[in-house]
Amino acid sequence: MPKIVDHDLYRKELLGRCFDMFAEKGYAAITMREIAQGLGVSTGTLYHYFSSKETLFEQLVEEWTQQDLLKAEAELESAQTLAERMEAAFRFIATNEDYFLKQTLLLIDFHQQQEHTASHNEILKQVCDRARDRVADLLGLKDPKLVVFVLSLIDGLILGRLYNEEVASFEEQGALLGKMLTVYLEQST
Amino acid sequence: MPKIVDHDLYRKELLGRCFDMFAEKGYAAITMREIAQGLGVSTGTLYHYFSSKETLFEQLVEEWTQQDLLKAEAELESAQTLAERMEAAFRFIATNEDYFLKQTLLLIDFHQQQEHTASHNEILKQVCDRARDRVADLLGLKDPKLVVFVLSLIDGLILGRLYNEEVASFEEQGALLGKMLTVYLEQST
Amino acid sequence: MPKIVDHDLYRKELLGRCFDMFAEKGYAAITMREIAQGLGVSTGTLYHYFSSKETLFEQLVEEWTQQDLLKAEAELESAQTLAERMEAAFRFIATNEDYFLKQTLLLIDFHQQQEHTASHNEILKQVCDRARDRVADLLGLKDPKLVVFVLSLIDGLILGRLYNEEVASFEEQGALLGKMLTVYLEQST
Amino acid sequence: MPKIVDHDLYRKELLGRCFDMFAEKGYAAITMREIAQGLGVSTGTLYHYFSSKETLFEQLVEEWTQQDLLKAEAELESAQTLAERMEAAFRFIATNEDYFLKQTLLLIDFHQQQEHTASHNEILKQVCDRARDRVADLLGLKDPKLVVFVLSLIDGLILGRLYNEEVASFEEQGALLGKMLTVYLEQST
DNA sequence: AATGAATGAGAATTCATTCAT
DNA sequence: AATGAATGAATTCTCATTCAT
Repeated sequence: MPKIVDHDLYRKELLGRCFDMFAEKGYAAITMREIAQGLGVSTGTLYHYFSSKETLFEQLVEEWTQQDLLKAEAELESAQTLAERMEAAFRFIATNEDYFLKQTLLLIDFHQQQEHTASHNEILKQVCDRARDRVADLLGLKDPKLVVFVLSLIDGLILGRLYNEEVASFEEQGALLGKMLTVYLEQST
Repeated sequence: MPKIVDHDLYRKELLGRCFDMFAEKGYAAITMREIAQGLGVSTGTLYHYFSSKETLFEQLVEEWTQQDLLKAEAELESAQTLAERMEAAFRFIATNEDYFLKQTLLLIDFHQQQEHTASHNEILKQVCDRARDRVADLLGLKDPKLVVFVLSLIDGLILGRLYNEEVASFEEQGALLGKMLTVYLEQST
Repeated sequence: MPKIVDHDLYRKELLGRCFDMFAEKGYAAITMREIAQGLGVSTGTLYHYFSSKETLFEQLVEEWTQQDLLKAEAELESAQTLAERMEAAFRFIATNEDYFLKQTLLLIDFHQQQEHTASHNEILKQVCDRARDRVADLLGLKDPKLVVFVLSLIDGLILGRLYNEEVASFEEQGALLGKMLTVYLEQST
Repeated sequence: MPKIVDHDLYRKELLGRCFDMFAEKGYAAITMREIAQGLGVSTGTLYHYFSSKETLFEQLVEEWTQQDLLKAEAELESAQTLAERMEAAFRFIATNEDYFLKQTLLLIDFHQQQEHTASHNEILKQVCDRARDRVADLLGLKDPKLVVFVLSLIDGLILGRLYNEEVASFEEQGALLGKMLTVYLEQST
């Protein structure tokens, strides 16, 4: 089935070249024509590979999530203690600060369009849930409450970058969280 | 068609009736015509009071921020210890969970439109900064790092409501934060 | 009848302060609200004195034509020969180059709006015809053909200022016309 | 809805059918929707070929200028002396009197819109300058002052058609100019 | 597989004029 | 005499999607 391989390969290649364009203009603002032009294909061709703007974006998210988890695993591999894992995780985020803010905004932007148009997007929800589980594993957090705590803090910090570019560094906040968690867990045992 | 005597009073009344409409459809999605119809006025009249959609939204944010701060002050008045203040704050947020999620989404939505159109919105930034300071006062947090920590967690939790409607309760997370902060502060002295 | 006097006086004062505003934005582009604001009155008041934008403009033209003819007469008073009159006339125009271009554009702009809206504007036509006759008198041109010739040249030169700001000076062209006319008239007698 | 094969060819065809519509209502007054309807296409299609009303008009001017210069050349081909060239030129203009008035008004109308909106239109200026040079060549006028003189007269006469429909004939004025120029040039040598 | 012409409803915003006060 | 709130049709331009080639 050589044709199938080609088709799928080309589709992934197109996806790989999409992120920056989405990030620059936002999900709602970018037009399919712009995407097509940026990719060097016609709108017709774009629609040949992705049946709609929505589908295109869903596949993009699936793709980037896979990649990010692989990278995160590599970064956390050598960390042993909880504090070390926290530190590594926050360092990873800090290093790709811009990238993660773009992702977050893109996801929210996408969500806004859907919210009033159709039912909540099931595909994206699944992708996010699976990612959440793997992150909890990576960090070695058992208590679901603590997982929510840590991930919410991260989300909030990323979002904070929207306006307060100077206020808080990820590393600093990561260290703070590490200390607090350590003290808290020691005490509660 | 009686002539409304007090321009400013009527402007505020219109503002007061805008929030739900914005919240329901989002900043980008709602049209000025829809807003006008919802308010029972013509588009011309709407533009008589607000020179653009952007201005209208800015004034709306200013208005709701005032109101929210007043309410928050009332809620935290009787709280004494840090843990109590945390608890009261998170209870306040939990009670108005939906409302705060709407606000957050609206602000992000608005931000997305501007991001690629013009320079960052100065007016909104000022409103948010002022609010942030008063919240820090209310919570009695001195260390800027801790302020960022707490507010980021709150933002993250609110945003978490977008997908994970069941996962975490604000009260629970507020209690957790209260404990962690108390232990942490005791230990660091 | 003190009221009448006041009314008419005030009307003329308003007129006198209108020209620059019209000139700056053009007849079509300027709004009645802008005119009102520029004059420091309400739109209602403006409509109290001028029943429509069209009427306002017609009266403005009538006013400025009166003034210009008086000034022109003063300038040409001392000129004796044809060449002298030509020279004086072109010097007068050159001195008020900007002003006359503004007038011309304003008249054309006004004309364009009307052209397809209603029948040709009778009032303006009369004003222009009367002015034309007085100018012919002033210049001392008897042959209607020559009057058309000279006035067309002037109009064309003024219009030329639209794009070719540097190309031709009025004085130069006036001198040229003076010479040509003199030679021509001498020869044809 | 067959697919038009040659984009550029179809674009020119659309242009060719635009002039009368612009002429009838004026640049400002005609709407893109009207133009689209008049051409039998959707507004979307119109914008597919011309990215804005401004662009559309610029291309229209470019087109008509090309055509007019070709026609003018054909008309003046056989003329030998200066007086003959003048006569031929004015006859050409007289024959297409209405057409040239429409052009002039259109250009002025267009100019008015731009004047207060943006910087002066470079494209139109270039088109006009090039045309001016070729006309000077055609008429065989060397002295720049005389070129300005003749072209201004023509512009003024065309503009005169706005109000004074009866007053002056182009042929008559052309003959007059021919005589004056001949006498003047003879004398000045 | 690939193209790009075609669609048309819908967006934000404007403005001369009216009229209750 | 003076005000300014109210109107609403009309403007330019956009864009996801389709489909003949």
